[in-house]
Amino acid sequence: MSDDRRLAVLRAIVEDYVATQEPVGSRALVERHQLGVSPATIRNDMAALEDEGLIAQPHTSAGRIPTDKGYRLFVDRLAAVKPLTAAERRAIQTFLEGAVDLDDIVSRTVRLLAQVTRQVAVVQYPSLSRSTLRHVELVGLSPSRIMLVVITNTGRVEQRAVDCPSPVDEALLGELRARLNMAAVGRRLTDVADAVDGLTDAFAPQDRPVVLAAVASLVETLVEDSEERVVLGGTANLTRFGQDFPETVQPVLEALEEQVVLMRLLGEATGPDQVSVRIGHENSFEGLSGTSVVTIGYGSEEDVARLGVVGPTRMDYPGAIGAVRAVARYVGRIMGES
Amino acid sequence: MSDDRRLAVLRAIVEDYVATQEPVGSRALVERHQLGVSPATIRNDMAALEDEGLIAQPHTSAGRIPTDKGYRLFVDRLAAVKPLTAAERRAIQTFLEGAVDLDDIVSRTVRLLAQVTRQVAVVQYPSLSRSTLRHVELVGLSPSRIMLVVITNTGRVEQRAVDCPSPVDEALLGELRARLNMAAVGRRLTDVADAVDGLTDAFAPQDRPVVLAAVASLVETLVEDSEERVVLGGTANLTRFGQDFPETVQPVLEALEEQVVLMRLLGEATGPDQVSVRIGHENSFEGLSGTSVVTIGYGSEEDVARLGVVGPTRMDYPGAIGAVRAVARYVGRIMGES
DNA sequence: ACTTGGCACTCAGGCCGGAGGAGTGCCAGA
DNA sequence: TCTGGCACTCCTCCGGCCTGAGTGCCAAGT
Repeated sequence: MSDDRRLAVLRAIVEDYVATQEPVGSRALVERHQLGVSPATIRNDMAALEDEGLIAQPHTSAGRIPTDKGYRLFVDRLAAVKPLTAAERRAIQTFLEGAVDLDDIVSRTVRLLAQVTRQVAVVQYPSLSRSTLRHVELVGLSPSRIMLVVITNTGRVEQRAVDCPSPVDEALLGELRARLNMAAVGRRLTDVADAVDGLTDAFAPQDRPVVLAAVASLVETLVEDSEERVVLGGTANLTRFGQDFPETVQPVLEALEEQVVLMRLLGEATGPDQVSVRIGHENSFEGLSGTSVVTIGYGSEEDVARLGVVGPTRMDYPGAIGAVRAVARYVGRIMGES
Repeated sequence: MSDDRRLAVLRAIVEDYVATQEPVGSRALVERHQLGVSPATIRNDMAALEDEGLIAQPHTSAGRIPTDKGYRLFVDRLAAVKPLTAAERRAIQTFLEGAVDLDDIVSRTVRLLAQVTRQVAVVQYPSLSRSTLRHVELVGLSPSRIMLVVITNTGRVEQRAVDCPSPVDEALLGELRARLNMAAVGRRLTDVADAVDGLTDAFAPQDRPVVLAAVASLVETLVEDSEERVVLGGTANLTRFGQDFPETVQPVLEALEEQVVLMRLLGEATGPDQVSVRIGHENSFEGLSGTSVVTIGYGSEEDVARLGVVGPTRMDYPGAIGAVRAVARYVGRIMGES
């Protein structure tokens, strides 16, 4: 029995099922694909595929649908990436070029991805590991509370409020600001911690707790905030899931509202430029067992963040992979420029 | 015929329908409320209410459901605001107090509102009209592109990229930064435009286009960004809408993804501390004809932004109004402190 | 050793038709 | 003005029937 044909049958089943959302039978298969054999032959192949756990039937006398394992095989060995049309490329490019700042780039990207793939899109803010510190600003909010603002050379801005152990007057604030900037400006973010390390010694003993608090907060901001934010869009596309309702959509919406879950979805990274596809139960997160996640790293060199789409396991993988890859490339380029 | 009783009947209908999501009949009404009359009497009242367009029946021989007009009358004249429980108040307070910066306050608020009301929550960033300018920072991104960062005394940060008509070197950037800060720091944001008006004259003629671009962008940022951002949460609650699916949820999700629509939803403001309720078709936006929006202004004095919830017209208005009001009060207090 | 047509079998889904029940409107009497 | 009674409407549920798609298997053909 030809192994090639069995795989061709699997591919055909996946394609048809994705297109129609309905279980596909042997008759329909031979009609819509040039397989050159009769339905009966296909049935034998299907039985074999079912034995291997690649397809399943919802009930006797129904057609077959792919299992997670079937999709996995399809993605790994059968799917050719579907390149975008010229029109789509142009749309992406012009749409992204209009962005005015980082927030804008990210929010445009997420809308773009959602629109092109007609799925839920997820974009992570790029990490700041390779950028350098441009300026640190301190703002007194109340006697014992200050706001710390960090500006990087890439134009990224992070802010954080700091509770001080004792009141802070304007003079101390000014000195602290000056010394912090002197010590840290121009450094790479990862090096700032070392650069400001001995800074406390320059201050009067009674001021040191405040200085320590501020410095600690600064370091924390740089380290911890660097990977935190994730933006989400296109949730309306979830409604295309089909007839089965709250059971499917509710847990997905809930999961997507949890930053932690989103981070995990994106987090399990492979190399940049390497599309990662996690299918159904591979997602480890209960409630997303009916959804697949297609992600890729973007950005220049080590400054890598991730973006991707989330959709039902019955998604158009070649299309999604192509779109995700293309968008990542363009976004990387735009970010490199700005 | 007692007008009072007719209104009591309307109130009972609204309450029962909201609780059960099912058309309510005369028999059920007298059983669940102490109306002191027989079902037949109620039927007469119902007929009258129907004539006035306050209730309707989905089909003959079904119970009645309130119309938009019925809900309107209910919230205007029949609903007592439902205060939160002590536990809820405490939860709100402790949850909000943990916030570290503005972004954090807003995102916590949106989650809080969504959780308490079990609806979709919407929170607008506070406007910056009354705050003063703390610092302006300029960062060169590329030869002819600079990033403008504005920091206010309230710790708010806005950023924007500016395309310059000609290349900008570090020296010019430094001078511009110094002069901008000298002229504008400490001013109220609304006054900054005047303060930096004549600034161009101090520069060499060939630099003036750049200066103009930067100044214009600064002014624009302050004016325009001040009301732009809206954050959204709790969309998973949409799935509780019930059986009728894509027809209801899809357009709502789509509408909520449009910043413009969100702004309009919040925008049609009344005074602060004044809860505004828009019911069904009052929303003017097609696709939200089955949803109601409950909003309120929050924040101190004129520095007002809005927050609220979006849900089906059959929502618990007293509860939603109470929750929205309470959250607004706490958030206003927290923001006042920080 | 595959492939193919034929055939019996299974089963979800659509289509009645009737029974049940909730709810209404109206009327006559208190 | 309220109330009980009564006839009527119409949605909803349920069971049975039929149809059609799809399968599995077998025996025959290449």
